Amino acid sequence: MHRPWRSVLEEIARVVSSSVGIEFEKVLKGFDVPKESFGDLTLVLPRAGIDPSKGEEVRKAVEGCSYVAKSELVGIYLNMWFDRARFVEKVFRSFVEAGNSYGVVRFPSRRIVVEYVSANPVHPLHVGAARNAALGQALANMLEAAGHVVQRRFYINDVGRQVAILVLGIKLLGELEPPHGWKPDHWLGMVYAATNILMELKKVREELSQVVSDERRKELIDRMDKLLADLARIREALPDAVDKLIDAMDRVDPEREVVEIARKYEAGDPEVKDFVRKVVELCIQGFKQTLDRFGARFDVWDWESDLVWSSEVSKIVEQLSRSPYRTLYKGVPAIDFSTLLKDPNIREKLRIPKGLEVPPLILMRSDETTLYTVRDIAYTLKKFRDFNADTVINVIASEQLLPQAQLRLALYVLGYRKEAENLIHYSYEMVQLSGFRMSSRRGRIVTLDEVLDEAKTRAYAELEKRGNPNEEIAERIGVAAVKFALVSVSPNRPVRFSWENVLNFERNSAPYLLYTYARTRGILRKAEELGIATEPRKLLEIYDPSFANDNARRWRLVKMIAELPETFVRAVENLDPSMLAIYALKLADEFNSWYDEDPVIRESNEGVRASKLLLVHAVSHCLATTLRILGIEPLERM
RNA sequence: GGGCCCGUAGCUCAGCCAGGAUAGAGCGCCGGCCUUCUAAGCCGGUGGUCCGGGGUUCAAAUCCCCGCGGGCCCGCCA
Repeated sequence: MHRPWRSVLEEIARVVSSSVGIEFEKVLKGFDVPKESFGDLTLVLPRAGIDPSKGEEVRKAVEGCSYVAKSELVGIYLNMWFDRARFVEKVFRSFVEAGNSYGVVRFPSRRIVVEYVSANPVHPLHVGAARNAALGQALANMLEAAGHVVQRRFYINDVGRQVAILVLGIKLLGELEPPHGWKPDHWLGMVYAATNILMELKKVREELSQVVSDERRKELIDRMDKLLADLARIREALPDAVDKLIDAMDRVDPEREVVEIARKYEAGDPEVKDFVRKVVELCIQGFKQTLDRFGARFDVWDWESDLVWSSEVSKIVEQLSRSPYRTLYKGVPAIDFSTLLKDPNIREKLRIPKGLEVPPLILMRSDETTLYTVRDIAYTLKKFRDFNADTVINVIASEQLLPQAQLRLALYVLGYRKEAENLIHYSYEMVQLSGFRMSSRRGRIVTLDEVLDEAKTRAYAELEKRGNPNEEIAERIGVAAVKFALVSVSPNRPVRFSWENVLNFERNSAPYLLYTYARTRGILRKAEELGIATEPRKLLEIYDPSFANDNARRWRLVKMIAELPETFVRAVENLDPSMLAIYALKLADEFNSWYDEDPVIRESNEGVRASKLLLVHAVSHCLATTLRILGIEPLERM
C-alpha cells in the first residue's frame, strides 16, 4: 500500500510518541498542514495531548527524524519543514512502484449493492435524475477502486398509479409507436403529462358544474387556466395526439380506468401485464440511451412488478401482520414504530435522527393493492440476497428520508437486523431550478438529454474556435462538464440548476481538468518525439531528488501527489466523491501555475528534467485516476 | 406544529464531521501575459458583520443551545 504522506507522518508520530509518552494515535491526530510560511507540517501540541511546556523536548526528538530538516516551536505549534529531497524520493518511489494503482487504497473487501437512478418510467430523465446518476456512478466507481465488489442496480417502478396513467393515455391514443423523430421516453413523457392534465381538468370541470362558493370557483378557474396553458404547450409539440386524447377522454371514466389498470397489473392479468410491460419497456429503452451516454451503467434491472407477482411482497405483508407492532391505522393494517423508537440504541443503530417521528407504515390499501415502501422491503431483501451483499446503498434524494427510515425499521421488525443496519440511504439534495418548479406531471421538466445536447453544442463551438471541431470530443467534453458540475458539490447541498453553472467550461470545471490532463499528456508526447526517455522506471534511475529544494511550485506539487491516497481514503470513508473532485481542481490549479513558469522539456539538466517528467507523470496519473472515479474518461488531446 | 438539509466575497462554491496561527478558490469587475511543452491557461488587483444572538474552550466559520431566512418531507403517491 503506497501512502507516502501517511508513512512520513507515522514515522514522525512514532518519534514524538516515544519521546513524551503519548499514544501514537493521539499524536497523529495532532498533525495539521499549516500555511506554507509555517512549514510543511505542524504539530498542534494541545491537540496531541502534549503540554506546550514540553515543546522543546518534542522539537529535539522530531529533529532526529530523517524526514524533518528543520523545526521551530511557535507557541503551541511545532512547525516542521521536510527534507525535500528525501520526501521527493519517497513520493516518486511510491508512485513508480504502485504504477497504475497509485492513489487508490484498498479496503477490506465488502460486497456492496448500489441502487441508483431508478426514475419513474413515465417521462424522460431530468436534471434531478442526472445528479443521482452522477453521484451513483462516482460512488460505485470509488467503492470499486477501494477494493469492494460492487453491483449496480436500477429499480423499475412499474407498479402504481403513475404508470397506470401513462398506460391509459397510450391506450386511448391507440398506438405504441413514437412519431418519427421522437425519442420514446420523450414522447411517453408528453403523453403522460397530457393524460394527467386532462384527468385533472375533468375533475375540475366536474367540481365546477356543482354549486360551489365564489371563492372556490375562482380558485378552480385559476387552476384550469394553468392546466390549459400546460396542455397548450404539449399540444404545440404533439397536436394530433393531444386532440385525440381530448376526444377520447370524454368517452371514459379515467379515474376508474387507472385504478382498474393498476389493480389488474398487480393481479397479473395477462393482457394488461403484456401491455403495461410494453409501454414501460419503451420508456426504459429511452432511459438506456441517455444513461449510456451519461456513463451510468447497471448490472441488473429489477422490475418492481416481479416482486408483486412472485408473492414476495405478500409474504412481507403477512409477516409484518403477525408482528407485535401491528396496529390499525385509519382502518387499514399498519406497523407502529413508536415504541421501538423510544429505544435510543435502536435509533442509533438504524441511523434515525433523534427527534424524528416516524409515522406508521401502512401495509396495504383498503382495496388490497400494495404500497411502495412495503414493496421496497421485499426489494431490499432481494438486493441483499441476490448478491449476498454486506451493504446496500440506495442513492435517493433527501425527500425520501422518512420512507427510507421506515424501510430500515420494518426490516428490523422482521428480524433482519443486519440488513437494517447495513442499508444506507445515500441522500442528496435535489436540483432546483431558479425560475420555475419542475413538474413531470405537467410536462415541465428540463431533460438530461437537452442538457447534454446543449453541453455538446457549446463544447463543439469551443473546439471550432480552436480550429479542430470534432463531434466525438465535443460529446465527451460536454457530458463530462455536466457530470462534474453535478458531482463536485457536496451531496447535501442543493444544486441550483443554471446553464451557466452546469455548462461552465472555465476553471472549476471538467473541461478545465480535461484540458490540464491533455497538457500533461502533451508534454510527455512531445518529449518522446524528441527522443527523451519518459518511462517512469527509467526516469527514476537518473532523476534528481533535490529538484524541488528551491522551487515552491515543484515542492507543492510533490506534496499534492503524496496527498491523493489520503484524500481517497477520506472520500471513501465519507462516501463523498466530491472530495476527489475538489482535490483534482487544486492539483490542476497548481500544475497550471507551474506549467507556465517552469518548462519541462527545455530543462537542460538531465536529472532535473527527469524529475520534472516524473512529476508530470504523477500529476497526469492523479488527474486521470480522480477523473475516472468521477466517471470521466480523460482525453489525450483537446 | 415536528423533522432533515442548507446559509461563508455581488454570484457559484471549498473549508465544518476529527476546533488551532492574518478565512480560500472560481465567475464577475479592473490591469497585464501567446516567435518558447495546448491562452478551456498564467500573473496581479478588486471584493468577507463566515445569517444573528448566546454558550463551551487557552482557542469557534468549525462543537452546543436559541432565533432568523431558504429548500424538502410529515399521503390508503412514488
